[in-house]
Amino acid sequence: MRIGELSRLSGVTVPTIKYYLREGLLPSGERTSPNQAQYGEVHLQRLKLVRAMLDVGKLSVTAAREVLAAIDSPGSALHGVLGVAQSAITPRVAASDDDNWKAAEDLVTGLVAEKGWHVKPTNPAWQAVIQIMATSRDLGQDDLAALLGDYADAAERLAAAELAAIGRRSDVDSQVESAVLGTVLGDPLMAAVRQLAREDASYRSMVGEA
Amino acid sequence: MRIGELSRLSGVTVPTIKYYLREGLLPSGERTSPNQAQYGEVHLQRLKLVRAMLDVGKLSVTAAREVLAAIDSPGSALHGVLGVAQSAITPRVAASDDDNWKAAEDLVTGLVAEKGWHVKPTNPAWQAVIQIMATSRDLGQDDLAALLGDYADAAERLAAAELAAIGRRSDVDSQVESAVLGTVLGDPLMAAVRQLAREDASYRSMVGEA
DNA sequence: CACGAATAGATAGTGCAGCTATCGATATCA
DNA sequence: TGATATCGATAGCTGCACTATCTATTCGTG
Repeated sequence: MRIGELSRLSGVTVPTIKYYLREGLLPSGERTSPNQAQYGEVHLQRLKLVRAMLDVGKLSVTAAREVLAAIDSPGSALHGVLGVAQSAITPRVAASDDDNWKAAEDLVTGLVAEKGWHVKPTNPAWQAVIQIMATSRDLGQDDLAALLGDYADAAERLAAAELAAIGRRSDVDSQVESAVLGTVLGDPLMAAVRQLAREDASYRSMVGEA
Repeated sequence: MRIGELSRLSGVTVPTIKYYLREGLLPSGERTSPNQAQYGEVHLQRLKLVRAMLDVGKLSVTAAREVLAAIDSPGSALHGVLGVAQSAITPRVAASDDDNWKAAEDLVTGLVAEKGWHVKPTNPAWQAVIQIMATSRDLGQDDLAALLGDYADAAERLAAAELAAIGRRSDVDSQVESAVLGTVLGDPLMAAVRQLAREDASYRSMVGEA
């Protein structure tokens, strides 16, 4: 198919598709002449994936490019791709050195030790958790600290369930794509489901109090 | 204190503080003359809260303003404020009407019914979940659908724990602030903790396979 | 009480991200 | 054969979150 049909089928405008081509989010089609190219099912799928990452996953174009590169890298072993995908979607946060930060650091280190998690110190999520705990403490709200264990339990269970689901897929390529999608779509899904659960919990407590 | 000290104590530049004043994220100080105002502890706390919402919670200025308005509204009952805060942080997503969307809609409706959740159909999180399920289906990945129940369980447990923590606070104002912070900081926290858990799970499965 | 630094409020400008518009040289198709 | 589509390049647009500058005050220290 030509770019126009790709646009129709995907709902993405032609200029935007061109933009994605320039940005390396989409491989160029097969050349049939200097200014004609053919696109196939692969391109349509990839385009949908790109839109999912940008729209639903809220990734930046740069982060999406990194994730795609990881997916496409030749010897894409599951563990490695996951690491790259996770790095790409975690915003980097600079460490601080005030007391609050140090206390938060200890808190998180303690959690990981307690859970027996095997996590490399280079994982940017580490700093992200610390930042959030330090912020909550700075705001005089140590409630989050008390809940950290609950968050960890929930995360642990989910990770296990996800990995089990991925393991049920046969070929490695499919596993990789599934894992990446779980990583990219998982966060917004959790956020949205949490809101439903919270509304219910809040409702229950209100009724219970009455 | 004057605006300069507020800036020093908070680490936010004076022009940015002025911007927040203009945008209604920060109440103006007490006038002492036409071009002088005094700020207090309240302003410092509010400023920290604003930075937390923007930096850590990734809220837009508009969303932050809505959340603050809800906090400040006179008869701010917990349930109501939570609803507003949640609405403010959930990106609106337009419904579609293709088959994928309808299937996803049924899936989510089924989940909520099964869990017995009491959720208003106006909750934007509803559409958000549907969009994600429809997207995942469109990409040929129904793994997420299989995991939806696990997400819901995790969300339910967390919501209960959070509400219990909030209930332990004495005054209503403190409860409201705690709840809002849990809502705003909870999502990024969950996302980051999930990444730690995933790295551990991924590592375990790799070692187990060896 | 003089004078340099700070402040309020207003208006305009900056930088970045993610597109969008236009153009000229081809290519396709009714 | 002429209307429409495509390619690649370059420039422009929009929204957001600031940031800079300016004027008329006011503070605060010598």
